[in-house]
Amino acid sequence: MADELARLLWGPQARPRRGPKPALSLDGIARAGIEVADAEGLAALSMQRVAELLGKTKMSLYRYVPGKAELVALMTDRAVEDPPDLTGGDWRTDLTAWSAALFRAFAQHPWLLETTVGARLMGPRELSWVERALAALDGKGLTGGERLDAVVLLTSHVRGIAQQSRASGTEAEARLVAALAGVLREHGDDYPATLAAMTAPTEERDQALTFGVERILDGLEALIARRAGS
Amino acid sequence: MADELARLLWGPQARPRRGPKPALSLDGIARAGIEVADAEGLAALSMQRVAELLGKTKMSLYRYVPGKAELVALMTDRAVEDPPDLTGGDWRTDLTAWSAALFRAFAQHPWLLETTVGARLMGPRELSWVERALAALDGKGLTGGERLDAVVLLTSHVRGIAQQSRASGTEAEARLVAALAGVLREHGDDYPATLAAMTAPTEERDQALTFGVERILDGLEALIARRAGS
DNA sequence: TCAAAACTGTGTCCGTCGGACGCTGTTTGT
DNA sequence: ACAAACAGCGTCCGACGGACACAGTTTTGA
Repeated sequence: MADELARLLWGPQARPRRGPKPALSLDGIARAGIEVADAEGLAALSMQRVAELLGKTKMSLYRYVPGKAELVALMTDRAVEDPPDLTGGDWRTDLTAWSAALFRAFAQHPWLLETTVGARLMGPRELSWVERALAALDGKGLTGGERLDAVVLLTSHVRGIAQQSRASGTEAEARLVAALAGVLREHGDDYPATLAAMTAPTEERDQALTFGVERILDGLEALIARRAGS
Repeated sequence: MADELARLLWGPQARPRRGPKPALSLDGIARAGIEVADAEGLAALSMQRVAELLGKTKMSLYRYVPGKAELVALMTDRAVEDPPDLTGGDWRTDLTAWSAALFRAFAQHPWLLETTVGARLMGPRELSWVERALAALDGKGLTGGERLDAVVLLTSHVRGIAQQSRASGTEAEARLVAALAGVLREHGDDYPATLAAMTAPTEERDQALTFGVERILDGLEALIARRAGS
């Protein structure tokens, strides 16, 4: 099971030596899946849908991929672009750029928000993102666990903001805002702080990503300084 | 649609004046759903499953709830306990306690991680969590948008840690760790920082929640101090 | 008093989904 | 030449969310 997935994500794709030449390939299947998910969302992704995009029947896909979960894992690692280079040197600018790039990745393929959740076996590309972020924190006096925690913290924030800005601009969001406004109009007395925060001028928006990144980096910098000082 | 959900979550549950007395209730249905999701996970939650727990047929549920999505929304708001009181006074201790309580909520009902994702209409209880956190940030010189961003930031972190500690201890995690170890044994040279961070002594664990909360609060404190100083 | 209105519970049916299984045909090594 | 290994496909299954119509029940108003 997990072995199978590890082989698919990390192992070599050796062509079998006997039998008919495969008409499809893992790459092609993954690309087709990405195309469907990009265009119609992850909910619309089905074996049937992917297969007909490739001009094959649904069952033929199972010759390449054990199941849908593995296909999604494959799509996920293929869809992520390579992480930015981060040759800046300053860890703050590095991690800021890293966060922005990660946000862009989520914006380009919103369904990644659903597929990169929870404990899972990461593929080469996904792991390379973690690697870059961890590397930026090297030699700052943090323990291994702290470095991992810091990267998870940054990732969670970017995920959260990407999630929040996902429905942004859609008609579904408009209906939601209207419904929330109606609720607050009626029960606003029970939620004074919420009402106050929401009726404040919208001002920024899109600043949410920067705001969180700066707070996190400020917090990390304080810790690093404390470690260096003692 | 959204109106329907708003009425279910926020509106009064007036008994219709004519017709047979309903054998079920929104509360009972939600409780049954929570029971299923707690015991077998959200994936095992089906109308059929809930109905047979109540001794009714699946279609009878649709007399109370328009669809599965609304049932899940209802379950979500019913499953969350009330937020802690936070009469402490100090905003840092308040938000620390708030984060810990939120983490406990996710630990008690792990499926909340799946249902409280993305833009959605929150129910009374869920919104009261937001209210408490926003109230703790009142009068600190932050704008409304910044207060909202700060709460989202904290929430994202707690979510991330809860997600990560979800599979903790299961046999699935053991297989995953083994698979990752195998991958790093083979490709570790390409991921030196990851290898270094992971082979470091496990030391803490369970400290991840505290670590992130402290970093975030440190970052917020720095901003607040800056605002107060100028 | 009684029938219409409003409502609940249920059985049936449909389309979609992931996936198991077995058959047919093709390529390659011996 | 023949068997092993493999690709593609058709068929079937169970589970799911949900539409719809029908029967039974309670209340309201004429």
